[in-house]
Amino acid sequence: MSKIRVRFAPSPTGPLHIGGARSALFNYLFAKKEGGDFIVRIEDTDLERSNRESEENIKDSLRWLGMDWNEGIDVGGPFAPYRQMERLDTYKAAVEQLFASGQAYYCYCSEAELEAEREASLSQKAMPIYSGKCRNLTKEERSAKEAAGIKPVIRLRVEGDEPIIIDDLVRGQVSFERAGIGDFVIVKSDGIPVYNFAVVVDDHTMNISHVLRGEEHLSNTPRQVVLYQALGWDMPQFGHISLILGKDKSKMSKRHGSVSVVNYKDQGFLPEALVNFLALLGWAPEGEREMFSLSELTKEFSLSRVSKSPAVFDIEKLKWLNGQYLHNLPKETIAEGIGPFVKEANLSEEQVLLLAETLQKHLNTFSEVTDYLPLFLGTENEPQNAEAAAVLAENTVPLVLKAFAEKFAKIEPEPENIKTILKEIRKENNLNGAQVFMAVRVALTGCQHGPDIHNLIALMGKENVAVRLAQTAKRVGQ
RNA sequence: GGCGCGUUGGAGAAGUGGCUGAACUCACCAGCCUUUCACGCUGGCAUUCAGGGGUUCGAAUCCCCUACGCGUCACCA
Repeated sequence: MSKIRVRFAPSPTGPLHIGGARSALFNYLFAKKEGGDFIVRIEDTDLERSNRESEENIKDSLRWLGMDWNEGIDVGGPFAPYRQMERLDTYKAAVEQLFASGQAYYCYCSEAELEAEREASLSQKAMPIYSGKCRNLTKEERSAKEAAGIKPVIRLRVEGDEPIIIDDLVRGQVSFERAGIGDFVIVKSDGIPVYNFAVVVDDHTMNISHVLRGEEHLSNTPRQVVLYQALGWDMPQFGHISLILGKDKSKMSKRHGSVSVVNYKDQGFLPEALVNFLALLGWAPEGEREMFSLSELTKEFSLSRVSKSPAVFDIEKLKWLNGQYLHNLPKETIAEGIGPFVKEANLSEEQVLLLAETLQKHLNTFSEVTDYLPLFLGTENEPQNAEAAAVLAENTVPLVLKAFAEKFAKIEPEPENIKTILKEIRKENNLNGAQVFMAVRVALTGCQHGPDIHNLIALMGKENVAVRLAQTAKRVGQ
């Protein structure tokens, strides 16, 4: 059996989408698992929408996620070039072959004509299929059209009525009626091949063995099968991965929020977590474990455990997963990660480090750090709710706060020192932990829940603590 | 509308004829740990697999019908 060769073939019409990243990942994992090659090819035949920035973004995103490719753009390879617009000659050869065997023909129909035909069949509740009007034009008719300056498209002659059966790796046997396809366009009037044609030629000439892609391509597949048959080529194996859905169960798109990989990067997600999460979208590991590094996934992955039903993108789960990875990072790395989000606050390096340590177990993403900033920046400390207000109403509170203010004035505001004075207050007044800690916590932050209070106080600094204490004193009417 | 695919708890999702009297995870609730908070740990959480029929000794798992959801029908990929 020949070598496994798979490819990820995005069109550079925007930043790498979550769905694209998942397709790329499954291809990557399959290739690595089977000892095959992973190829990245760019499908840029849509001149209107393709652009280089998108291509750069796609490459960056793939690399950020940790997927490298054996062949393709940037790295080159034996089947270069890997950009469709640079492979026009290859398509031309295939078109010639199709003309030679009488399976392709020029079509001069105008868009308006086609549109009218389409509407007519639609109104009769039939499938819009090209009529085949230009199938048998004579030489004279053709030269007349050419003389009139009409640029033709090239269509494939699709005849017969045997059903088209696809043995899909994930969906099993799927069959389509040949009559439902019609003579479709393979080369546009500007001479550029259409997607369905270019993929077939590329996949064949690049020896692609397995085509793993999103389910939205399933209904394209019969056209490609017909093309393989017309060209007399062996087909790769197809596998259509179910779609990724948003919360409302429709295909994930912009209106579901962030859809491109860079968005997640910018929000402070870790590539390890995103890869792990993406792998779980439509694929399930064998055991109960669900945290896997990319290289572990490479060993665990198997096409037989890819599911047919669509996967819903659950952002909460992603956050949780990201948190799992985040919690295990050294505090220096966390400090680096939260850096961009605390820039405004002008914290010193030590403060950022202390903040990182303090929030480590609280953060699910780096960007969440901003939620915690008001706890020690600014002076907002009004009790958050009735329960918090009730804490301040305890009769031991004035005593605790007074003692705290006095002792705090005499120390350097460092976590260890703060720990010491709080312990002293507890002992000297014979109070329990909650009485001291809750009083101080609510008095200073207005919240009953939150990160380690010693660190928080240290981050506030002397002046801020004094202000907050005074505000609370005023509020409770002392 | 045609064609195609899917439908398991509040959410994600295992499970393709008996070991599932439906894993695991998120969320939620209870308890433990913790001098506070959090992390962590333990337990609880679908008499049931969209609905209806059928096949079978036995069905979430196979077949049929209905409903619903989604995808796709371009000189876009």
